[in-house]
Amino acid sequence: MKIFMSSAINKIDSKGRISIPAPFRSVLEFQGYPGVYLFPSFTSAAIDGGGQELIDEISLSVEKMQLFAEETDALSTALFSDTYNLSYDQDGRISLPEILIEHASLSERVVFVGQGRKFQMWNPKNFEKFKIEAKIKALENRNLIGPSVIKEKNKKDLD
Amino acid sequence: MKIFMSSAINKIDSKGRISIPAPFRSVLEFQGYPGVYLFPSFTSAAIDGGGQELIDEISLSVEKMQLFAEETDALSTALFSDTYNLSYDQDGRISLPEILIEHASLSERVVFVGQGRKFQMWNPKNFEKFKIEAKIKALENRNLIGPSVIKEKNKKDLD
DNA sequence: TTGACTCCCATAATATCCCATGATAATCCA
DNA sequence: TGGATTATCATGGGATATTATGGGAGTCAA
Repeated sequence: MKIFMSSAINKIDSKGRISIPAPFRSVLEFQGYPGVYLFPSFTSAAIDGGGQELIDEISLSVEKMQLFAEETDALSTALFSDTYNLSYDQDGRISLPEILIEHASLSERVVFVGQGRKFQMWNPKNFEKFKIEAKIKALENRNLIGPSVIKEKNKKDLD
Repeated sequence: MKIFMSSAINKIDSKGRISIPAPFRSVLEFQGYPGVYLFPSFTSAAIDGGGQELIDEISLSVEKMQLFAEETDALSTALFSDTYNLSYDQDGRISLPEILIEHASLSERVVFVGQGRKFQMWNPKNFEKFKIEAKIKALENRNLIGPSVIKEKNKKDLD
């Protein structure tokens, strides 16, 4: 099972192109084809991205909800209307739609952040804040969620 | 089940490469592939490392979570954004990402410390301090680890 | 024609491959 | 048993491949 991990900062060039980090491309290609799905994050000023598996998972969860037709339409619109399927060129570059750039307030430098099933693209400045918050939250909740790697301090806490 | 044990000190060479101790490599390869997963320790100035089994455990805990929730993004960022999947060359060497080197304040010499399911990489100077602390803690908590070990022994004695 | 986009190539930095060496540990054999 | 041979390992360094990125040339549509 290949997943998205690590971070990398790449640049948007004068033509509006940006390289998808090579490790991410290898995950995408492992999922079936040399392209990527991008859409605005629901909760952050970031772009969510993934491959075929992510889209399949989203579609499946919509189906499973067994909504009325109007509700399904509404949800699918919300999920898919701003979703872009971009195939990258032989150098691994895509050009981002303006609406996604705006949503994430991107300028020249973009940080790609691996998040397992998906990845995100952030303005580095905004991401720094989010990351600090994320680590604090993860530690606070380490007893409720998450694997044992972040639970090392449990024993100490009992003292 | 093979586990990481013992310690070894290796050097980062002029190209930034470092050998993973051979005994550790044999554990990693036993888990499926010639590579390693590294991430900053949540609690110490050290790098945590492990193989496929460790990352599978982490992935599993996140997979169960809702896809589009702030909490999920935060946790998966905390877990995956600084996690690196490094495959080592035929001589068993990797090159460490700068962010991990900084987190653990590594310079030329690095000590690899086996910790069962995972291992850690430390600046030897910092590890010495930590080790002294750890021994005190271990003595204080020996009643916590005692019973199950003794139980195991009893079982054997009954055979 | 003008811009937007694609394909292709150039380049510099970096990472990886491959082989060499020296040290240590393991093995073998008289 | 003791000494010689072999294996294994960490490490050094030259050669090669990969990667991110810049830019030229061609394509298409308005």
